[in-house]
Amino acid sequence: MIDVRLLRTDPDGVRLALARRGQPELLVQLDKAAHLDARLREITAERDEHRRQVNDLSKAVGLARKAGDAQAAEAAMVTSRELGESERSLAAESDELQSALHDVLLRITNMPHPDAPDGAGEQDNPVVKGPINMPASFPEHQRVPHWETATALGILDNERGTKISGAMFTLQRGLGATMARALCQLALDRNADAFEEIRPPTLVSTATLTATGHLPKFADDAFAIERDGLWAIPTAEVPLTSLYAGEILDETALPAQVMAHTSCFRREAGSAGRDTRGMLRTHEFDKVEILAIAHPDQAAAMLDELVARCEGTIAVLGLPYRIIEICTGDLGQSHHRSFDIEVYAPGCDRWLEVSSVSWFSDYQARRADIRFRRTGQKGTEIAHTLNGSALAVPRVWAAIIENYRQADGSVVVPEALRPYMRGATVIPAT
RNA sequence: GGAACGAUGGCAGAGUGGCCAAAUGCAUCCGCCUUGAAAGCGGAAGCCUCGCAAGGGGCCGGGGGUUCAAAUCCCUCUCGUUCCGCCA
Repeated sequence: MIDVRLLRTDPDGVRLALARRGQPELLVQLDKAAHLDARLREITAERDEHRRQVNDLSKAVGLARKAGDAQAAEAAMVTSRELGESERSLAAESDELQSALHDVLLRITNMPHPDAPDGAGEQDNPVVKGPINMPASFPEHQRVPHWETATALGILDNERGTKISGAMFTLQRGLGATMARALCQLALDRNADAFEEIRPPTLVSTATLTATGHLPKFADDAFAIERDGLWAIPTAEVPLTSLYAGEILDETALPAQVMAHTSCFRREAGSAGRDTRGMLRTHEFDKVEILAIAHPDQAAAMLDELVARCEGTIAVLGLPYRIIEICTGDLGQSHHRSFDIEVYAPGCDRWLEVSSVSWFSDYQARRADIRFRRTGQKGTEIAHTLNGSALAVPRVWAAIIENYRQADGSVVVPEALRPYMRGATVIPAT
């Protein structure tokens, strides 16, 4: 959520920042929020004044009773009762305004970082680094899509995955399954120096899914377990962000750095029929997420660190990659600034988004109510959150199959994964 | 799933209708004392919100109700503990 107080004190600044996203509807909502807020404050002040009078009168009743003045007590009670009526109706109005304002605010996007590049959409995202590890040309035997190679090698069995769960569910087997797990193990090990490993729940409450910004707007994208009021997480960002929800952290505890390997579940409601082959878009996949809850002053440097860490893992796997920055028109709802790492897959002849690293400023932390206290100072401030995919299995897995394919159809296991592959150095052609 | 009991400040723990933002202890911070520290003594200190300020309002797990007045009474939900049941 954006800060209502900022909307109050610097409406033009907020307006200008949000305008960069190029969504006129946003500005309409912003005006709506400003109006609701102004009205809310009026009503609340009035209600508080009524309450003050009721409080005073109630005290007077008690004192009069004690003094044995039944008449004065009765008189105060009568006045107070009348005031109580109007107080109740003001309170009802105030509650309504409050929830209306909250609903509007929950749907207003975060403000882009001043340095985020302007742009209308995906096509305007600038490449900020790379391509790296990109050969001048790819031999013919690498121009085979991973689903063909992997199915032939017996390490991908989507026919059976689909039989079990339906379209867009995949099934890896043998060395394919081992490699999926090896990728996660690699990512965890590479970040264990600075990130505490967490094994969070993957089914979460509505409040938890709201904190990251996935609800209420994107309910259709999440799997819901309606009977129990739970949601399947689309990313470990969701439970990890809420790890300290509702808590006030000591400044010295920041940055809090955590990571988790979890399954991620996505309905992909808007993309039915797209990327249905292979591993490019699936309802369930494994991912290692790294996340930081940071002091605002630490956030910019933390963003760089997260990008470097995510990049490092892709680099050590020897894959061709580049880094793009997300422009204002393509920035997700909660995002303040984002970078994507893309890997080139020669078989599909596509750049695949394999990692997204983002800074959310205080947007998520305000929803989750994660605060910190400066040492020796009174009061609290909202923390900042940042996170990145240290490794998302399917597309990296796919890119390895395509980039490491040999002329005989086998796939060489990247050096970095071998310690986790029970000695396998190659996935042999049968 | 059934039953009982519970949820109060950083922690522990009083408080059963008004004088309660809330005793007390521990922890914290600031003084004094001390070469320094401990002990001792004195003092400070919750969070949110409106306001330039003075000051006001709210918060005792969440929500609702009774009352002039609710931490305190009633309803409800959530969570916790214990016992039973089930179970990897």
